[in-house]
Amino acid sequence: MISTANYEARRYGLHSGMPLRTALRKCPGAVFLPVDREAYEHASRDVMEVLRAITDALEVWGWDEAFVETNDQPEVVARAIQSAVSNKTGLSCSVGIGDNKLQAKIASGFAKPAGIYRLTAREWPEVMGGRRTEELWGIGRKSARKLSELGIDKVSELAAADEERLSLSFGPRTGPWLVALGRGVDHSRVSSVPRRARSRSLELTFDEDVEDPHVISAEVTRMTSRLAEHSMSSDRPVSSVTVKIRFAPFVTRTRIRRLPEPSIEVEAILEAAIVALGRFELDRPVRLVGVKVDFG
DNA sequence: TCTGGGGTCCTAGGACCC
DNA sequence: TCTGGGGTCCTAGGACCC
Repeated sequence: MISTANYEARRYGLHSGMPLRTALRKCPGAVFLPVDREAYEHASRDVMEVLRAITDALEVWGWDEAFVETNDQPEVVARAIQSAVSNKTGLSCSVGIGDNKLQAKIASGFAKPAGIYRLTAREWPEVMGGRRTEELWGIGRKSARKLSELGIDKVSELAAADEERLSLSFGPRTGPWLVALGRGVDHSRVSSVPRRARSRSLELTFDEDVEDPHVISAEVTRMTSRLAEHSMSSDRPVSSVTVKIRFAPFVTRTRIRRLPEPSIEVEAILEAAIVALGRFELDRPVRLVGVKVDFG
């Protein structure tokens, strides 16, 4: 599948998540490049270093995004960021400006490619009010559809929605959070403290569906061993192991096994994985296996 | 559109305990 | 035993993001 596509390719309707076959059909002239993880990590490090040097607080958000906090004129800082990044790495970037991370994140989408866009509380109602809820960061297709069934299609309608009513449909935390999204409210702070991963996982889609349970258990063992190695070398005790199986018609199931106590020992982690795997009925063709460890 | 891989957070139900 | 109410832990799944 496509991980990402440049703007030229996007003009042909190509986008991330699209099967390569479909992409080739839509754009036979497209150039397909393999993923070059090391190159991206290297470039990412360079960019983050530049940002760290010229801003007060930096929160890295994946390979190619970061939040920064500043007390200076935001547009001035934004231009400084763009030229510094360009000088040091030759890469361009877009900068979104907001009173909070939610606004800035959405603004950065409007700033693409390579621009600067400001979206604060003042601009919010006019810029966002008439847009579909799906354009908010955190609302995807499913939630947009569910909201639509409640008569909420636009951001302005979500902003005016009743929290209690949404809580009945979405749950006690998600309901109020959705209304806040509609209003452009986000109280989370930009944090320079690197986040410790809560889990780590590996998964593999087989080239062909697998019927032999031995192949599956061998794969689970291999993945779990690798994850256990990481647990040991990073000294992060594992509290539970989740085994994931996707059967041929894309039906995905998970089984989780908590360890008696958090452990970095390969044997204990493997045993949990084997117990979890044992709770599956492997009587159908399997397309994918995955293993996830949660850290205690 | 026949659907990768790696993460995060939330929800809901059942078990168990007082 | 046809039963209250509250809390915690565990499990399974869903939605979303890059």
